[in-house]
Formats: sequence, C-alpha cells, structure tokens
Amino acid sequence: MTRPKRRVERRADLVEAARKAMLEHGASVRLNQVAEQAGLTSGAVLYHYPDLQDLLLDANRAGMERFYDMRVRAIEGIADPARRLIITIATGLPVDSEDDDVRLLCELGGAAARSTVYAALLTSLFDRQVAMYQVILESGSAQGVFALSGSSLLIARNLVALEDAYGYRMMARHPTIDHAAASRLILDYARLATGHPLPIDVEVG
Amino acid sequence: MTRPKRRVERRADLVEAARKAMLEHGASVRLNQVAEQAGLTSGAVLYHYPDLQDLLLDANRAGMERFYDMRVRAIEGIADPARRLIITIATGLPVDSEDDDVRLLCELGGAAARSTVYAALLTSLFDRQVAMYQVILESGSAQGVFALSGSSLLIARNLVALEDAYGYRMMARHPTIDHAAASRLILDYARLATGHPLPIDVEVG
DNA sequence: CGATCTTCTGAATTTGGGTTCAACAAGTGC
DNA sequence: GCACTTGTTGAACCCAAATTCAGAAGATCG
Repeated sequence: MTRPKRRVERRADLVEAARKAMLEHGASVRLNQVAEQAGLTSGAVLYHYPDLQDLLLDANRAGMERFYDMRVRAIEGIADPARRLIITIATGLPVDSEDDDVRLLCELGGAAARSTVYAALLTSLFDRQVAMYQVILESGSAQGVFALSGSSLLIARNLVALEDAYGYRMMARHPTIDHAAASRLILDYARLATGHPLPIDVEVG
Repeated sequence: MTRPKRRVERRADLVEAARKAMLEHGASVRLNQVAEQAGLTSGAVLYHYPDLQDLLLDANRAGMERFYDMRVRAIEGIADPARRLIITIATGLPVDSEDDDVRLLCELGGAAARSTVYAALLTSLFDRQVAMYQVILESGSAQGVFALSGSSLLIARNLVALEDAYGYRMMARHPTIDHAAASRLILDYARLATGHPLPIDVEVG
C-alpha cells in the first residue's frame, strides 16, 4: 500500500493537510482532524511530526510564503510603477470573504499576541511586504512619476497596514467593504501619498 | 462560604474571569480554565452559564464596549477638532504590547472569519469607530479647520483601518513600531487627509 | 529471494475535559 | 429557628483526543 515517498515529500503532504484542517477548524485543530484531512491515522502523522505544534508552524509558514510569492509573481514583468502599485494593492486583499490564504493569516493574528514564534513570523511578513512597496515607490519616484508625500518607508507601512485591516474586515464579511471598495479606499490614500492619479481602469489580468 | 451575591453580579464576575482566561489561553479557552480563573469549579460556572459560548460571547462584548467607551470618554469635553482627532488616534492604539483590551480584540479577529456572531460584533465596532471619526472630521470641516481630501466616510474608514493594523503589529511586538511610531504613521495620513498640521506636541492629559 | 528499513495501522492505554448530580453550606423569609 | 432557595462542591461518569507500540505491508538492496 505504501508508495515509495520520500520523507520530505510526505512531510510536505502533511503540511498541506494541516493547512486545510486549520482553515476548517481554526488555530486549535486536533491531531485527528489533520490526520483525517491527510487520509491517515493520527499515528502516521505523529511518525513524521512527533509534535503537532511543529507541523502547524510549518503549515503557517508555508501559507505565508505562498501568499507572498503570489504577490511577487503578480507584478514581475510589469515595468510601469503606477500599474505595479495598483496590482500590488489588489493582490494584498483577499479575493473574497472565502480566501483561504488570507483566512489563515487572520487566524494567526490572534495567536501572535500569545506566541513569540507566530509574532516573529507575522512581523517578518509585514516587513517584507513593506519592502516590496518601498521598491515600487522608490522606483516610481526616481522615474519622476510619483511625487512622494513622505518617506517611502512611511507610505509603504501605511499601505500594508491598510491592506491588512481591510483584509480582516472582508473576512468578517463587512456588508459594504468588498474587494472593490477596499481597493478604492487604499488607492485613495495611495493617490494622496504619490501624487499620481493611479487610474483604476487598468486591467489587472 | 457563599456570600450573598446576586445572580447578576456573579455573572459579571464570571464575565471578567472569562475575559482574563481568554487573554491567557486564546479564543479556545477551556471551561476549566475559566473556572480556575474565577476561583470556582466547572460546575459552578455551568450553573450560571449552561453554555460556555454564551459566557465567552458576553465577555467579548464587554471587552468591546469597554474599549469603545474609553475612547468616547477620552475626548468628551474637548472642543478643538484637531485635538480631538489627535487624541482619538492615540486611544485607538494599544498603550503597549501588553494592552489587554486590544489583545482581546486581536484574538477575536481570527475567530470572526469562522464565526458569524463574532464577525457581526467586530463589524459593528468598526462602523461605530468610523462614525466617531466622521463626527470629528465633519465638525472640523464645518469649522473650517480641516480641508478634507475626500468624503469623511472614506477618511474615517482609513483611519480606523490604520489603527487596527498597527494594533496588531504592536501586539506582535514589531521591533520598530511602538505606540509613538504608530501614532506618527497614522497622523501622517491624517495630515494629508485633513490639510491640518495636527501638532503632535499637544498633551493628551 | 531473503534481510532489513521505512511507513503506517489498529488496538490498548492514558489523559483531559465536559456533564451530571446528590449533598451541603449559606443566606432569606416567615 | 424552621422551611425554602440559591450557589457551590466533589465525585462519578462519559467521551473524545493524545499517546504508545507491536506488528503488518511495502520498498530496497544485497
């Protein structure tokens, strides 16, 4: 029955199963729920991950990387700083209130206040996203298309902060804040901060 | 042993105990942990709250009201819109990374993605805070001290969003974002949005 | 094809928490 | 100071989940 899977691949499978299980049951997933999601018994999970916490940590780390990579990939190959900025804002928000990647990140927000490890993970994600925006802002500024209202660090932090917060609102199903509304709110700040009209009709495709 | 406490007072005690227990153990607190915090047995807790979820809900609701009331009280009696705005921004952030009220709200953020009830609570808190800012913005605009860059709803939403997000960052102990830094970041947006210098040296008293 | 390693199961065991309830202690009314 | 109500305990019980482990089922290699 057992296929010749490598240790590493098997652990990757479990990480994915743990991610799905967490989406369904929250941060306090049971070992059995992870096992069921993986189609295994709890013993098998324990064989690869003697401590469930380690598995959950890996799963969250993976989810974070996934979210970040998706954003980086969405703007690679695009030269115009204004388009890059608009697209980056769009990919920083959940696509809808069911967005799995963002759901996982929200779940983590609460845990971070109690867990040093998760706090460090989220802090690092925040800073990387800030750096991503800084690159866009600085390049736009250098090309003369952006007239920044303050330091790129300041503006980038506020942009990431706005994304985060509206992500939470969307996940909590705010009746009037959907992806389009949140985009408009953040873009409005981006216009003030860059002095660029940032036309919204640019297709994200 | 039993003191002549009224039903209502006793329930209030339990709500407070549940709040503390949640701060320590997260949204998935055990009945026993609440009981221990209250200095009672699980049976006694069940006597007053047959369903633990009801107790947790009450505790979270109480925490929210507490946070909101504190903010309202902080600006009552202050006439100058600029000062009101500055103080409101200051009270929207946790005082430090140990702030209990904000910690509870962060904890809720994750739960809201899965629980309709908590989602509704947080949404209503968000909207009330937005309304609070709108009143300040509109009155400042009417008095001619603010030159708003957009609708008061838009600006107010962004202000609350920034508060929320930096609250999360502070709770996760971001190394360079403390209360002062977060205030500066939000005030920078507030200046762009109101056209007012919003001097930071005004004492919050 | 036989020896051995890896992976996983199934059953047994332990742990931990929730639920129930008889009993009791402490107030309350009369 | 007797009868009743309220609040609470502690023990019994139940269930779900974690943990452990002997051994089966493949895979791997000689």
